[in-house]
Amino acid sequence: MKKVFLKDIAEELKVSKTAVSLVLNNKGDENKISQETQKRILDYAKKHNYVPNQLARSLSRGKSETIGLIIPNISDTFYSKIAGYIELKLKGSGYTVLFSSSNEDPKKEGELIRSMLNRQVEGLIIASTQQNLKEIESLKQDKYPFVLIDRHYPEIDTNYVVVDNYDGIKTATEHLLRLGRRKIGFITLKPKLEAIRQRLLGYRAALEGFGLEYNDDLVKELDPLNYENMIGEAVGELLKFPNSVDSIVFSTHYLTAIGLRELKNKKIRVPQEVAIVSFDQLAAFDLVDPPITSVIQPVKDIAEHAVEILINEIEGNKNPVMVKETLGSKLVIRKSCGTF
Amino acid sequence: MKKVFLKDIAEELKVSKTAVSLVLNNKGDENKISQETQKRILDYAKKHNYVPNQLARSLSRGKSETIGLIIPNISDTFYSKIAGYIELKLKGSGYTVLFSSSNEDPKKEGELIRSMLNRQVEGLIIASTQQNLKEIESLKQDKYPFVLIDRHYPEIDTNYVVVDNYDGIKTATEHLLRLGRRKIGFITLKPKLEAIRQRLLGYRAALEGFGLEYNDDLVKELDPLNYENMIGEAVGELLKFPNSVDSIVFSTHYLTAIGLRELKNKKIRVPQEVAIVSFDQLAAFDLVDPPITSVIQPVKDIAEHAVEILINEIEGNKNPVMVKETLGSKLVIRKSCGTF
DNA sequence: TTGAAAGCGATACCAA
DNA sequence: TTGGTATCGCTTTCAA
Repeated sequence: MKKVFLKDIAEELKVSKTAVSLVLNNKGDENKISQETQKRILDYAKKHNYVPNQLARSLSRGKSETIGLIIPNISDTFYSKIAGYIELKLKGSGYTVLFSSSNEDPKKEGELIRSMLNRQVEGLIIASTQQNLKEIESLKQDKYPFVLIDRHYPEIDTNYVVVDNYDGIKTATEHLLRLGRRKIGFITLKPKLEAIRQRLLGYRAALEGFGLEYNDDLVKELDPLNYENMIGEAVGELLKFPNSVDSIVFSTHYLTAIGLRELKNKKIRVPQEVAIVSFDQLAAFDLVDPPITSVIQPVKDIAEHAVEILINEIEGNKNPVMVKETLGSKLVIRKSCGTF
Repeated sequence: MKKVFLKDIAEELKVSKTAVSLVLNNKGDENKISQETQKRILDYAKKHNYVPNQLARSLSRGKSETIGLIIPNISDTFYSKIAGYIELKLKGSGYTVLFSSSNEDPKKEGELIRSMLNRQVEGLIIASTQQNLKEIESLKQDKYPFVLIDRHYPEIDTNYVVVDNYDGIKTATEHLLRLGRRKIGFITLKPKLEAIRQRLLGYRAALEGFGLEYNDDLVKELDPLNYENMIGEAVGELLKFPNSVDSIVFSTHYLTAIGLRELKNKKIRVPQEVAIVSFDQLAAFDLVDPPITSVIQPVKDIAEHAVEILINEIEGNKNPVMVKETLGSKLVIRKSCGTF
């Protein structure tokens, strides 16, 4: 079947391109095009399986009906779930998602932003590396619609939907404290990210709330790009810490997974010898031995709110107030911290 | 900073748009444009941060430098990992990925295919619902570049990269048989998918290879959209089966997860009373109690091969032979089947 | 070597 | 109501 264009159907039906375009865009009635002509056009289009060229359409209208999603890594379940919910939420709205992973590389992220702009995406949802202040600021200055998720720039006034990292880790740590643990290690990432910094602060606040002193030796900050090779040493050091720690807070789900693997290798009994608690979780954390007490993120809410805010900004008011949301997380208590 | 267009820079520099376009596309030399003009153009472009409008560019050239990825569900780790590897492989190639999930809905899948074509994607990677024979056939007839992954249509001659489902499950089942299990249940999905059908055949072949009779009562086929509510009953029935099964083969990672949850709820000891083995796995399956013996998929290979085949077809020969790959999987033995 | 002009396919303004 | 035509921003052919 040969491809048919707007022009073809206009010529064939001996009407103008305008008429065809109008009718096909459901603007036939409001432009008072005769019912008969409309029918002829619609029928012909359907019969010949006409589909408009989106590129031409977008170029002409200055709208691409596409929104861009930039995340650190699509294969991280946290982000893939967010992507899934974003898609779901967008379903039926006519928008398509263009996505890309930055792999935590600020330079790449910058390129992605520009590349997406070139492609005329109408808005952006970004889980930023938090190291592109300039780019984000210029988006803002251009009044370009975007919303930051998961991570934001506290120094810029933008839309964002994040979770309360501080509070999440604080709650997790307090849980351990309440169960009587006192030598609590913290395995986290090098805090290039504000989000990660917040987690450290939460950990610290919990300790201090219980009158404990913050101790640098208990905190292990791994390189985000090389944590797998560093975890062994980190865990080892915590276990050697004057008489070993009695518990560990892990700052991300993947740190928890490899950390637990490490503990098992070293034949440490969890939670008897060392209790653990995880910020965020993996699908099978409830099945793990022992089931892992975790701070759960409101992934669905993050995705849905972000979409709502973005769409509203794209379609709505030019100069709305920025929407800033810090969602709470939930501590799901399983068995990795022992019981009272 | 105001947006600058090709025209602007041509006017500003008093050269033609052609010259600008040529130079910016690195065709300055081959069109013998004076070095000086080239330099002026390049400098000006850089200084004013010129970026071409991809839409216009694509429309004009008839190329979008975009490839489409259609998968059942981006939040399924299996597919999100594939998406991640596809992205990685495409990095630097200049192509961007447009992705969408079909949610196993053939109708939606059809719409997605058409929508992507409208957007002039240059090629498609599809993990199909396997219920769109027509659409796929017409892609083929139009000589449109595409490659099927994970699931293919045996009746059509297309490019594809899949794993050997039959063999994967057969190996898993044989593992149980070799460990002395004889009453082996199989929890799978309703076989609308060829891939799923293959798994059932693999299960059956293993049994028969050991001289066992295939028994319908041992096979539970759940509805892909409602498996969560059906798993309880399925497991229950297998446990009631004349004196209970001694093991269960799960056809997907998520069935394994919820199945195991069910077994734990019912206080069944795994593997002592019931051994289990999983086709495909979740990130923490090695940490689970007990660590789950699983058939591992070559996700990375699937993604990379698919990209190679596709790019080759897009850029290379018009009428190449179809590339058909059936990759092997690997049985990783952990503890959920017990030992000899 | 450079530039004018004709597309790419659709939208939308303005007359008729 | 309908149709001609300019336009979106860039590429590319063909003359000069």
